[in-house]
Amino acid sequence: MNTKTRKDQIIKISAKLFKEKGYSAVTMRDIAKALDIKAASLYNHITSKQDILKYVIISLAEEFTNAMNTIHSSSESNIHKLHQIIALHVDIAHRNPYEMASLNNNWMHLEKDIAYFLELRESYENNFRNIINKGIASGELTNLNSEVIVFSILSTLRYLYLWIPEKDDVNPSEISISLSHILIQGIIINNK
Amino acid sequence: MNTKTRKDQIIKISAKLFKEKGYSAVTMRDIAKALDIKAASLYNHITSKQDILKYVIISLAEEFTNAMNTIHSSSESNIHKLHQIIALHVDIAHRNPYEMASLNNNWMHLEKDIAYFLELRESYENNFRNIINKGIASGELTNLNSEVIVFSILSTLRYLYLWIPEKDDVNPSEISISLSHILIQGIIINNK
DNA sequence: CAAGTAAACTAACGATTGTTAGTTTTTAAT
DNA sequence: ATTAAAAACTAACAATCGTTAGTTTACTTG
Repeated sequence: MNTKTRKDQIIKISAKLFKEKGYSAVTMRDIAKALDIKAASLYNHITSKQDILKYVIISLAEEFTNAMNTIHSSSESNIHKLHQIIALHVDIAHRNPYEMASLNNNWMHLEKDIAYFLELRESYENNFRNIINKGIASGELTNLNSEVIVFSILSTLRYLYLWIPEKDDVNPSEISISLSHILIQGIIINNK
Repeated sequence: MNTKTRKDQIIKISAKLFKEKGYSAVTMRDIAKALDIKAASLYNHITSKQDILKYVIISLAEEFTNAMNTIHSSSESNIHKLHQIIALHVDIAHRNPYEMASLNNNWMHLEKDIAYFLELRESYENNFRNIINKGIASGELTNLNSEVIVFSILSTLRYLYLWIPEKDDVNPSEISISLSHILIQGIIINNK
């Protein structure tokens, strides 16, 4: 079984270029040149530029939404679920730094598939919001503005890809532990 | 004194379009149509598309860097400086949500001015890193991975613009207080 | 009212865009 | 060795891009 088809290579190198310059600024000739072929040859493997973006984004979005569903429906504490969500983001960002860029910044160019993407994102956010609200209600979390909590944590998690790949010596689970401490317990010294 | 010149209008509407679709996907004809004029007429006020992006980004970047210099060189505690930085970001994001998008996502298209922009950003980040490190050294902050702290907080602050404008009834100083609590003291209930 | 300037317009340019058609080369199976 | 399929190629297309040139309209100042 060959897991590295030409199509996979095209999607991978495209994601990298999309991260550097954005979807619209990357031309089919740019993608072809990165693979040392001509632009027209790309069409033996993919049907359009849009098609490439769809492959880059949708599979990642589905992975997030599915994992979040599993975490959300478990019987663990809400704090434990938060730890799991943080570990999920660290893991995915570490494995897919280029694809994360398109997920965050290029989804508006999905056109035909944009509605499905937004469904996935909304489902994900609703589950996250629900965990925070239940954590507050149960007394696990402080009673602060929950919308602010949701987007504060989500911003950090979504943009992990911007600095995680820069340090490739780094251990994902180490980052995950530091990040959990910072996001949940805070950074201030607690004198007793 | 007229503070709303045609050039200002072009820059403002361009920033809004850049946020929605990204710099490369916005055409001069898009910008012109949003102002109900023809594309060629834009060139009576600006010299190029690049020129518009420069005006959108550089003035904001300078505002951040200057404010950070003032905060960094004050004699307040490092915790207090953190509060000031958070308030700074909330204020700027609330007043310039569209421009913030280009600052974060379109700076790579600056070309001629990119080196200057990166200088400003590096200066800003170094001052921020310095405040965190001194806070740890002085015992104000917990001795966690300081790089993780820096980018965790910066991610939240940089992407404030993504959700702040959606709730226009909101009070910036309220957000600032909630956010300070979340980013510095954490979200967990502290039993004694 | 006259004159000058600011700001709009029409028309078009050369370059680049995503994509298609048709052809040749490479690879793999019998 | 033959053959069929996969994957590359050349050439070109219609559309759109940022921008320029030259002209007309609208406003302001005397």
